[in-house]
Amino acid sequence: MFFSKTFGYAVRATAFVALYSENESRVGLREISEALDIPHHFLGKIMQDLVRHGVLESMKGPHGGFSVNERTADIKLSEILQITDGTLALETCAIGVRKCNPDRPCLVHNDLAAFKAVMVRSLSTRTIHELTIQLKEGKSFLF
Amino acid sequence: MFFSKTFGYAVRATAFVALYSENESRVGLREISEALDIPHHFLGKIMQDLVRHGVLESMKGPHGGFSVNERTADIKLSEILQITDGTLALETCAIGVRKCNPDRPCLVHNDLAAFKAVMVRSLSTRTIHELTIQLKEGKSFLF
DNA sequence: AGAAAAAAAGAGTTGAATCTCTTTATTTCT
DNA sequence: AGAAATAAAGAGATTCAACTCTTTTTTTCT
Ligand code: FES
Ligand code: FES
Repeated sequence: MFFSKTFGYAVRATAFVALYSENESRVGLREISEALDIPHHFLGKIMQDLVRHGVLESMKGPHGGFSVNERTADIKLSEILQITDGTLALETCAIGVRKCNPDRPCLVHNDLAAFKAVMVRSLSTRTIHELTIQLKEGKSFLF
Repeated sequence: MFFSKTFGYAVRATAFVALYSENESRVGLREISEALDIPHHFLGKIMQDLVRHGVLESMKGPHGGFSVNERTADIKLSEILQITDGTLALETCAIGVRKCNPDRPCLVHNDLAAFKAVMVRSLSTRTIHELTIQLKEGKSFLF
């Protein structure tokens, strides 16, 4: 796939926290990892990273856990991808060793080009807020 | 990416042989690997696999190398994918741990669905013959 | 027959992503 | 103050694709 597993884990966990940490309550790592079926130590590292980058807040100790901050709702998928993967894996040609180059399309380039545009746009447009709405309306699912 | 590097190598090498092995002449492993910039020992394994599955023919010894057979021109990209990757990596959800399921779309499912259909169709439709035509017409490139 | 050329086969290395285990630091509650 | 809960940090294990190196087999040519 063009996303790492880490990215999927990060997006789902962030959306999960956004859904369940309203009114000051926090969501524990264990709770997230069990609900979303993600190895919890591994998720721990990812959460640290998200907190470090200001996507979420965390608190240690009893009743500790993860919660949203002012920015969370407006975080775009592309920001999370930047944190987890560094870059979108669609820059290199799907079947080549070189960079994808529209002036020198490979055998599957044209099948990919339109999709790539859709995906880039989607990632840089959709926010956590938008995702939670979809989830609440039952239009998409976290697990 | 959703294709392995091996798949890209296999498709490009097969197309290369189809282009340059006409009228009984064979193409050597070294020649292919140098032209397409593929590690030659690694390509050797891939070629063996293609020969074993009847995609190409090979001959050892001086003037040995790889050549097409009756089937080669009609081989579909999906057949090569089957040999190299076993299956298309679009079956599992792009951000989940589970299988992709249209009845339970994840947060990016809809962005992917249309593309997936295009790609599956393209893979199961396009043949080596078609690729060589595109290459000859300068409409696509191998490297 | 013997040498050389080439693919085939076998076995090992590497690096990155993913996952696991253990220890530490921080916070809360009694 | 001390115990318990919880995230953070460190360090290591596992896995797999990708790659490399060496040896064997087959074929051709002199
Ligand atoms: S994907 Fe191959 S050139 Fe663009
Ligand atoms: S890609 Fe996630 S459910 Fe289809």
